[in-house]
Order: sequence, then structure tokens, then C-alpha cells
Amino acid sequence: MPQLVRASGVAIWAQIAQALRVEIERSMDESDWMPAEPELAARFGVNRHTLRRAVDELVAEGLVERVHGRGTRVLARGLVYGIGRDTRFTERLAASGRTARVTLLDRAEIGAEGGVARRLRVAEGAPVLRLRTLRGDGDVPYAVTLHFLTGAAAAAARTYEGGSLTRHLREAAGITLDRVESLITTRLPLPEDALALRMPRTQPVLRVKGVNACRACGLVQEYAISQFRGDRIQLSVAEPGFAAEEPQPD
Amino acid sequence: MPQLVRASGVAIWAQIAQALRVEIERSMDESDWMPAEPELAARFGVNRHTLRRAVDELVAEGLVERVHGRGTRVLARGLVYGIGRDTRFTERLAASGRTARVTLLDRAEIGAEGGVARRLRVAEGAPVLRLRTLRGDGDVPYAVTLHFLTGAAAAAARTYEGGSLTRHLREAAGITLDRVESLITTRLPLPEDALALRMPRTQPVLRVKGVNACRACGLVQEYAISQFRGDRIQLSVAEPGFAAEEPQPD
DNA sequence: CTTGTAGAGACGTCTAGATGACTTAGGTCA
DNA sequence: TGACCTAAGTCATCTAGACGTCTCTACAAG
Repeated sequence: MPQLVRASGVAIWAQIAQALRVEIERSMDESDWMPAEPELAARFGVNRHTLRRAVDELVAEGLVERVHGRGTRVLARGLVYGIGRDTRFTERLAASGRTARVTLLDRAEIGAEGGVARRLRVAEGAPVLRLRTLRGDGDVPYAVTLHFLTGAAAAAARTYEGGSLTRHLREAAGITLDRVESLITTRLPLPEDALALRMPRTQPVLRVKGVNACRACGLVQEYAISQFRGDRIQLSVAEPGFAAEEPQPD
Repeated sequence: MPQLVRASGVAIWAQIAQALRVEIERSMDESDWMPAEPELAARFGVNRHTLRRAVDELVAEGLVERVHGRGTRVLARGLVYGIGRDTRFTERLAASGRTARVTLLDRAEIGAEGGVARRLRVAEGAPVLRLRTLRGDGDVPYAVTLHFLTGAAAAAARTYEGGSLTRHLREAAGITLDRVESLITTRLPLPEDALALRMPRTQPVLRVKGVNACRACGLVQEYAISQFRGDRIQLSVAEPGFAAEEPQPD
């Protein structure tokens, strides 16, 4: 264990945070539980408040996650999410050997407004199906998405209950959607989205607004607003012929 | 002042944070100084630690900024959306020439390491030219970029002094670079980047890692890491035939 | 007029202790 | 067997106090 140096210009908590980073990197795996706070405080010879200040830092960095009543867990590192014509999140993730999971959080019939109406090319107030889904790798959530659907895609999505939305639309109605445009921004998450993603509200999300059109008819039938955990996802925009990369730390 | 309710399921610090948000919104302006921590703690009848926990929240939201030895200051609001009209990738804006301004901050000859070497397809330690540039619309900075160049592009960039890098490479050496892949992440900015962008360190930046290859020869000759102000920039990824949108608030 | 220093005021860090809330495991009881 | 309950373990919050570091101002010294 590195020696802590007081009055060195570097706060004790910062030194502890660095020591913990190294330790996690060297000898811990995803979803491992860290030692309890009192134990770590004793090991470093500091007050529990000081130790918590160090762990606060790791939480803010997205390296670990606190779970009330259970402990502090090491989080998985990022993965690359490609943006291109095909937007089959579930199938792509499954192909990379991970266990993609899509959960339907909410379904509602609403009237299209503003940006939704404009992007779907429908009138203000026109009926639109809204789905809210949570996407994750096993138990680790990566993204929450609001889907706004119209036309045949909306009709087909009424029987959607979870899993791959792409597959459901294809099997239920023979519809294939292609990504037409993506707008990417970043921001700090809304409380409800931070909760669903089980992430700190201080860590930014990537916000991707995607317009998807039916391949056969060319009509825009889905507008999706996804919030990706910025610390776990890299979006990849690749030209054909160049493979998307593996996640990299820098 | 709102009454604080203990044991209500909402932490005291959260209630104080909300009270401060309202107060800032109603009666404070940009760059106003907040009352000092001991004074606020006394006003709310809580310990200074609890008060600080509340202010931590506002700092994380980018609403205020602490200055050691001076106080806590209210930050500018309001220019979050709809600032940049053209939000395509940097070279497109620079190529359009309009109000885009590119300033050369730094130039250095370095040895390629890790991700830089891998993406440029050169050996570890191979000589690479590194440029650091600041891009802005008039006086308003919106991105800071690290360029890593090799081959003919590096040779041509040795005489670059500012302005459009794309144009310089074309006019000095007849080189045209095409974007091959972009990796997009988000994070909180490094202190040096926040300084250059004149933004708070609590607001996220969009980090775009771009691999650019020479159109004529197909060789990768530039790797660029750009940090865009997340609150001023939307990235657009569009299929041919669909025009990029104007920035939208939702 | 310039320089230097002391002090006040502000945020930053650390310690110490107490209590509350949540989760899990294991035992009790029907 | 199954439901319930209790206890232990863990993170969350709050209080109290002390000292460090940084910035600015005022005033004294040169």
C-alpha cells in the first residue's frame, strides 16, 4: 500500500483515491465488491469521512458504484456502440458475446409535439406511440431510450413487450428500419434517467437523437432519443471498410 | 425561506440545494457572489458540512463555482442551446470559412505512444507532430483539439500557423484528408481544456476522436482528439440525401 | 510611490461520533 | 415448506470542532 503523505500539497483523500484506482485496476474485476468503508478507513488509517471523500471521486469518475445497504461495486468499462445504417443494438451486442437485455419500462399513446412531430413528419397532435426502454449488458444498464413511433411501425410495436425491438418489428410486420440521421449532444442526466441507469447524476450522458426510416417505403417511422452512460459507451461512426475499434482508455 | 423538514425522506442537504436553486433563479445574476458558507449554514440552521453538501450539488450542476479564498459565484446561464448554427464536424465549418476561427495553441514533436501509435499505424516511439488548436465562432470558443500527424501531412503541417488546417494541407502539399472513423464519448473536461474553452469544469464536453486518412493514398495520417463544449455543440451524423438539422432544444 | 507584511474572511480538509436507512442471511413459527 | 421476523452488515446523513490554504485589503516601512 502506498504511503500517505500529509502536507504534501496533495490531499489525503486524493492519494487514497489514486491508491484505490491502482488497486482496482490491478486486482479487481467488474462487479467485484470493494471492502467496506470502515475497513478501508482503518487500512488507510483515516476517518471514514475522509475515505468516503476518496470514494466519492471514484463514483464521480464512473469507476465504482455505491449500493445502499450492500456495498461499493466495481463497474464495467466501456464498450463501443456503432452508429450507422443498422441500429440493431441487441443483435450486435449478442454477437460480441455479451448478453444484451432490453426492458420495456413504459408504453403510452400520446399526441406528437414539436420536435417529435417535425422529425416524424406528422401533424402536431397526431397520435404517436411512445415506448421507454432500458438497454443493458446483463445487469449493467447502458442506455435509456424514448421511442416515438408512427405508421405501420407503431401498429407493430403495440405488441412489443421487451427484447429486440428491431426483431419484433421485422417478425411481426416485416418492417426494417434504417438510421437516417443522428444528432449527438451531451449533458448531465435527468434524475429519472440517472436512476434508471444507476449512475451518478454528476456523470454526463451521451444523448443521441436518431431518426429511423422504413427501408422499403422510405417513410420516417421512428424517432428515438437515447441517453447512453458516457462512461461506458463510445459511439463509433465508421466509414465502410474500417472496423469499429475496441474500447480504449484514451 | 422554505422550511426544512427532517425525516421526510428528502435529505436536508437536498432541500437546501433546492432552496438555493430557487433563490439563485429569482434574485441573483451571473457572477454574483453567494453569501459565505458559515452565514448560509447559520441561516438554514445546519452544520457547515451539511451546507457544503448542498452547494456541492449546485457545483456539480454547473450552477455555481467555488473560488478558494474568495467565495462561491453564480455562473452564466441561458446560452445552453441554439448557439452554433452549423454543427457539423470541425473541418466543414472551417472549410466554409465564415466566422470560424482556428488558433494554434501549441506545436511539438513527440514520439507516438499507445492509442496514437495504434491509430496512426506507426511504431511506438515513431516521430509524430502534435498540434493543439482552439476553434471558435468569433470570440466564442467551442472546441479544443489535439492533432497528431504523420507522413506527408506532418511535413506539410510544420508550416501551419493557424486558420483552416484542411486548407493549409491542401494548398501546401495537395493533401486531402477524409474522416475514416469517429469515436464519440463524453466526460468532464480536464482543467486545461476547461480553461481554454472558458467553461466550468462541471459541464461535460463531447470528446471526438477522429481518424483521418489521405484520400489519394489511403494512409492514415491524422488522428485528432477534439473536445467540444457539450452545451454549444450538437454533432450530426446523417445519411446522404438527408440534410442536417438546425439545433433544437429537445 | 512602491513594497512588504499582517490580518480578516473565505473555501478546503480532516477528525470524531451518532443515528438512520437499506439489504441480506438466518432463524422462528405456523 | 413457506412466510415472517430479527439481527448484523453496509452505506447515508448530520453534527461539532479544528486547522490549513488562498485571496484581498489596509497599513506600515522603505
